[in-house]
Amino acid sequence: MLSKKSQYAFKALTYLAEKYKEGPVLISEISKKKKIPLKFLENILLELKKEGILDSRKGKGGGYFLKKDPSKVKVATVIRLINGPIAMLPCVSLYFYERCKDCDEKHCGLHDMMIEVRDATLNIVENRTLKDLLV
Amino acid sequence: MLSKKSQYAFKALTYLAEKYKEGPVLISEISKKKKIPLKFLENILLELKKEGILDSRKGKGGGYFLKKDPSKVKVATVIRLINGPIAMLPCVSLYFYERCKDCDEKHCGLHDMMIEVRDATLNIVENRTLKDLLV
DNA sequence: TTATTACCCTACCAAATAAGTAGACTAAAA
DNA sequence: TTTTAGTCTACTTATTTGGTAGGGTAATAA
Repeated sequence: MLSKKSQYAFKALTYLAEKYKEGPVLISEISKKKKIPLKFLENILLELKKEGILDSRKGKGGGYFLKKDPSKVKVATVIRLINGPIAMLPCVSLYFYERCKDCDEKHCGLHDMMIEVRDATLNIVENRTLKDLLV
Repeated sequence: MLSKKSQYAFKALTYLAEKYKEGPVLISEISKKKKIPLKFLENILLELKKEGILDSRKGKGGGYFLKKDPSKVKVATVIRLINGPIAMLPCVSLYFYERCKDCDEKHCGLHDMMIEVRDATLNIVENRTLKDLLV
């Protein structure tokens, strides 16, 4: 399951995608329009900025805006940044890999199946961007 | 991500699948062989029994055993029982559906994409059984 | 140059969930 | 009737999630 934080992130990002190239958008505006707790949203946006997805301007006329074109921001990237691993097991994760203890990956049916699940999921989320989320 | 509990459940179930039709297996044996905390495993097995996947016998010579053939126990079923929803959002879950608040499912790109992800995942886990987990 | 605006940053808190434990109870055999 | 082994209720503890508080800092414009 995606955390609420992730859902908030996607709402905020699609909002900013709609307003791409229209200048900075206030946190408070996003908060109001998308019904996301203001201070929580601040944290999320700041994180997305540090990761290079958003940029911001301070002072009057300031706010947040997408750093890249919406079609360049992959859904998979956002999930990994805010939510964490996409795979269902650490031992099959590409970006958050951890070795199984007490279990031989070479002889584990669950492992093999979870690789398939991971790839099926990646096949979708790696090939979709913020642009695709706009209806 | 699958919880540790789910991973324990799968380890225990594949162990029992290997010993299918060989009579009851002690909780303590599974605990030892699969390195699962004994009391925690008790809870898990009991849950799986209540859900109709396992059966048990008390007293000497007792233990747990699969109620059905390993090829009849779907991976999807086990995940739902022990881990919960397979979908990434409540609003696209088949068995744990919850309506999105503040969001129109008819006009939500994330929603649509998550249905695809769900179906891609289900296509795998609904068509695999404990038997497939044995290497 | 100073007031205002708006993001930046650190730290904290409460609720929920995950992970694991304790101990008494009950049923089946030997 | 003793031993064995699962059943059941109820904890405890650790981690994660979802948020809040409040001062700091940078940019803008009067």
